[in-house]
Amino acid sequence: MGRQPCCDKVGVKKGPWTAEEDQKLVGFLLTHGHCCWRIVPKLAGLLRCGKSCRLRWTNYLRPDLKRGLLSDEEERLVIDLHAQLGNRWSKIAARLPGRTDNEIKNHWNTHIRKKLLRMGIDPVTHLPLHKAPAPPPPSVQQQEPEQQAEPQEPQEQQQPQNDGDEVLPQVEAAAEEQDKDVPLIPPHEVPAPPPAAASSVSSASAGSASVVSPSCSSAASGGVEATEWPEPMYLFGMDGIMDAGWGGLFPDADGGGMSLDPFDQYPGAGFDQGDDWI
DNA sequence: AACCAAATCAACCGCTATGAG
DNA sequence: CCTCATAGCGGTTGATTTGGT
Repeated sequence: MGRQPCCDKVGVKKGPWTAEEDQKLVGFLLTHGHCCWRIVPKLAGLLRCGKSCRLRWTNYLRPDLKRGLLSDEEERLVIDLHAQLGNRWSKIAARLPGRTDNEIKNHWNTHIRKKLLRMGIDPVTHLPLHKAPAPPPPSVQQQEPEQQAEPQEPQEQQQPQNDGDEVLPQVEAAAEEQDKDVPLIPPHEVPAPPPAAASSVSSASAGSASVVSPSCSSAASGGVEATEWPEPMYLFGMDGIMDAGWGGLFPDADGGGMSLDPFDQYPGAGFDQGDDWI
């Protein structure tokens, strides 16, 4: 027998999410967290596949997401990181708090790539275009970004031209050290959010300061500052939800972001574990 | 005002890695 | 060790928006 598909394709809705669906998903995740995405839509009353829910959450609904265009500094950082890591968007996103891999990928393809081309820089190799046509190094047949980022010659060729002016030294240093598997900036070392931001958020979320993503395992969300709730959140009026338990239920005790899965901690919260759990 | 093309971005698809049984 | 379920990742698609003629 083949494996069970991630979602039964029949009766599964696709396409853009509606505000109502967003509300259901956010409401569910904020009160219960997620155990396995596969069952989230069922429990949340959504006709979506779990994968779709996860994507919607990580790319759009997560409370710690920044919205809007990348700042110049973020852009430079992306360019710099891309020079080192290649198309490993999730790794890049992990170093830009509040940004998603999808967002960065899109921004790269629509803005940065063109900008680099206009500047005469090959967005793939990060070399000047007039140099780029040079034959690839014989040892490397497939010039995969992966390979470019290999420890052998991590930065030498990229740095000089990709942005001679500002190279964000601290990021450089961090990147150099943690080239391999990029745990990079541990959550607790992520630059602390300005207090004002935190307080504004907490006021927006009914006075709870611990607005963190329930999907604590998410790479891009580790202990990241809560910036703004995406519009849908405002629309929903999350106050009730926050009051209901998110803020107080999962205290960010060690300051390092969530350390406990809500499901582990409150297995029975809100619904009968025995019934619906598959 | 209407049409068309380009740009943008949310969402989907398919593959891989990882962990549990 | 093998099989399977799940999560996560990167590439791609398609709907929508914007700008130009």
